[in-house]
Amino acid sequence: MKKRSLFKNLRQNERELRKTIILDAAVKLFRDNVFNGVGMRDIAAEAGISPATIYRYFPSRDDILAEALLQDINKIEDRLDNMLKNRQITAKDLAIAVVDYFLDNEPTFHMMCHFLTSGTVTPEAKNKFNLIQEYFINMFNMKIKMIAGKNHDVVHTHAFFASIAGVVLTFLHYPGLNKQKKREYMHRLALSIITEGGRLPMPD
Amino acid sequence: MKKRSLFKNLRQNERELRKTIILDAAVKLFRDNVFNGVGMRDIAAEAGISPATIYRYFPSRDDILAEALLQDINKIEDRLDNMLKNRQITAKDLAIAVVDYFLDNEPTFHMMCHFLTSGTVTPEAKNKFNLIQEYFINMFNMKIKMIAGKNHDVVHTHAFFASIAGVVLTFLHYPGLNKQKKREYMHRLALSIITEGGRLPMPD
DNA sequence: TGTACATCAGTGAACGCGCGTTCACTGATGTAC
DNA sequence: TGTACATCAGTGAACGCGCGTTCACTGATGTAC
Repeated sequence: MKKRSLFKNLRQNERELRKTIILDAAVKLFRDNVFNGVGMRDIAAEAGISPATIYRYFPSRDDILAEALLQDINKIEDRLDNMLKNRQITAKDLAIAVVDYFLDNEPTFHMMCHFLTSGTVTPEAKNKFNLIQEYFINMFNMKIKMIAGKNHDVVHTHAFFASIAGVVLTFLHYPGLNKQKKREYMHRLALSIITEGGRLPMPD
Repeated sequence: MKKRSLFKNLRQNERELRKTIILDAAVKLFRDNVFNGVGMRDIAAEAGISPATIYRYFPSRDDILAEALLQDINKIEDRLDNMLKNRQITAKDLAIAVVDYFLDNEPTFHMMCHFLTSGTVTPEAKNKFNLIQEYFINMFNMKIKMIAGKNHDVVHTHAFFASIAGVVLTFLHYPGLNKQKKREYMHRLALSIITEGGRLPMPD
């Protein structure tokens, strides 16, 4: 009885490991290519297996995307943790860090947009993404609370994140600016938003 | 000589009219369906012609998308003009109007995202979109200047628009809220951003 | 007034390709008795 | 120690379908002489 379950566990562990190998291959490809251009055959080749094998571990391509996104979010979390641990940081630093993360990991940003605008995502993958989004917002909110205090309202975390995402969305491919200029301009916009809002007259 | 050019003009006008018919059909379909689901065959059927005919008037599907987007922008412009003509409006009104426009015309928003995140758009269509984007920003900036004064910096128009786009992007499919709640929440976020920025402590 | 030619709208059918996914199958390993 | 069976990883090839786009062609209308 005991022995059997032990074997089962080992087998289960191996299974998880294999799943990880596939996911790592996918993550690597997503890091270096436009994510729309990465297909199941590419992932299979990178992992050294047949395309059909992937489906023994993942129900769909979208599911892999969601898992890859989750890994990215963990990376963001690490980055934020380091920032918070090592020094006193401000909301400005946070905003710039998020902008930079998206610029350094464009495919992550595109994947996020893919799920956010969805429409052609399987319901299962969509659910998975929703959980991931929730997890991310919670995580991000915690970090912000460490700066802004316990009373910080999650609404402002939403506003904070959404406006930064909008800046990246709008100016990622803005014509006439090179990469560096774009980055600087996005920083400027992000800072402008969080420090001054729209800076329009507010008679109301 | 004169006569010939007259004939040519007439023919040219007819050509423009036919082009309009196709575009109108496309716009109609984009209004009622997810834009990814609208194919050339659908547009052709709606316009009462063959798919091949479309290519006598438009070089590619993306080109039609871009033109459709331009029509939408004209509609936004009309809406804004009406608001500005009829009464004293504030930046808040403007923000809410933009959010509402996107929510009432989801496909427009998706098309915009399609071009903004692009990657698989033909260079010609991408150029066209860039011009359209520029046109839109200029137009929007003019309207904002009517509220905020001549000295208003275009940077703040960028920030204003980008943050609203981000709010819509992030919460368009947010789970657990019905359409009306989502709309209200986006209003709240948009207002929060333009009036308070991120409302985080700013020690710097 | 007629004839040869140019121009252009329009079309049905097919091309081409990408690509997610499934099928029918092999082979290795563990299990029951 | 052997045999029949179950379980599961893995696979090459094909399925299926969507869909943008092109081809080879017809037919109507205008033009030149």
